[in-house]
Amino acid sequence: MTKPVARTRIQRKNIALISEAALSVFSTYGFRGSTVDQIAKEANLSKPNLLYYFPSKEAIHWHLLSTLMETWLAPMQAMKDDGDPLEEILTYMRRKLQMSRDHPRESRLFANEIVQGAPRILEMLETELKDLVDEKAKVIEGWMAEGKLARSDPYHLIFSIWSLTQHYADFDVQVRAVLGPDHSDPFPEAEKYLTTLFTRLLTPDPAG
Amino acid sequence: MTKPVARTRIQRKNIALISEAALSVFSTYGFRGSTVDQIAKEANLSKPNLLYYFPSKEAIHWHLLSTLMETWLAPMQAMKDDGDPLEEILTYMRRKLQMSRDHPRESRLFANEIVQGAPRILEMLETELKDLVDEKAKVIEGWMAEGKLARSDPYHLIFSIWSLTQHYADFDVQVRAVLGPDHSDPFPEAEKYLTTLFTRLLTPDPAG
DNA sequence: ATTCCTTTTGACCTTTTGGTCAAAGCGGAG
DNA sequence: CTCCGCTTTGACCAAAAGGTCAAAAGGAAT
Repeated sequence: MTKPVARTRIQRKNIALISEAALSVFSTYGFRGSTVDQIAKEANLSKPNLLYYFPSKEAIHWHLLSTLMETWLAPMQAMKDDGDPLEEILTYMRRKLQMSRDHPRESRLFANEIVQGAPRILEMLETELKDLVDEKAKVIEGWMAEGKLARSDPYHLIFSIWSLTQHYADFDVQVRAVLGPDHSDPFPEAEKYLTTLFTRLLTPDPAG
Repeated sequence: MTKPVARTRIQRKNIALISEAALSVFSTYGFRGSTVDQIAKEANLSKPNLLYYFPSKEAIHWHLLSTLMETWLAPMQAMKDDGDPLEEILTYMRRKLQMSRDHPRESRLFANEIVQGAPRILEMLETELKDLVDEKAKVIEGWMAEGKLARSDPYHLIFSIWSLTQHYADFDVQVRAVLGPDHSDPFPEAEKYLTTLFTRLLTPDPAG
């Protein structure tokens, strides 16, 4: 559980190395499926050396989850209640999709944790995440009440943005298997498709 | 890799018991995170007894994945190219959502496997799954060409149905954490939301 | 160059894990 | 009731895994 506070240059370097290696390993094998030896090897450190910086495997995992939660929530926090509602939501969606492309390991780290019941971050989901979603759902509800967006359930709207964008990181191997080996990068098409989807869903009926 | 062919009544009973237990355990902890002891305990069998029916942990996992793949693909196979296009797609979506509600462990079993790179079923994805999706994508493309559905990328349309429906099984704990403890069953709302979403996405523009 | 603190490591310990095996228990066909 | 093949299990094994420790190596300020 202890987050080491980096003091020296060497500490900063090695904690960064370990975090990087642990992100790769945990995101690929999940917590229980990953081993300290594996992480140490990936970081080019000996196991006791790694355990000099973090007291346990659990501590490394916790360090990653809590550090990366901020990054993960940033795009939603950036959603402002002024500005064009549809554009705000499309921008949020595009940022999340960008994160799936640029940070797939982070996405899979959380996916592994949540699929397995989120034993280590349930509390964070029930507080930090819930509070933020509650806040943004209210904003979206306001937009719908003003007729600036077509009506639909704001919570499920947010779930759908998560689900659709993270799918391209978490299920990347399936997406690529289905599209076939000759297919180009799926992300540009995905962005186009999702833009269409949310535009059609949210554009208010001019008649109503 | 061996699939035991059940001969006696006792074999049928115990293989069913083991499959049931293994589904629970593997879907919660992933392959590497699950132990044979855990599965045996869950099935109320001794470990050697369990290994009398399956030669290895890998074999149990493979048995589940290959058995359940059929179940998993059935709703997509049921999509017929006659009948109303929008209704066909909505029905497919609803069946998938139903499976997320009624068979969340199966969904998580596949989610675990795919998030972790699908090492054991990649080939199935590249053949069985890809062929089926190619076929259905053609059907959807036909509908769009005839003007019976608004245009959008048929492959990503299928991905979005998977992603949106499976989200309610795979990320169930997150959905419930965000909605809060007093919230009722999220599935009815989800069905309503997803019906709206796909209807707005796919209903052809009467002007065009 | 000496000192003192930080960093690194080889050797080791305990527990967990996947899997084996020989022997005991059981059940139904004759 | 008595086989004989099917089923079950306690005891065991080797490898892997998380973690410890004392001692060696390194580095920077004096």
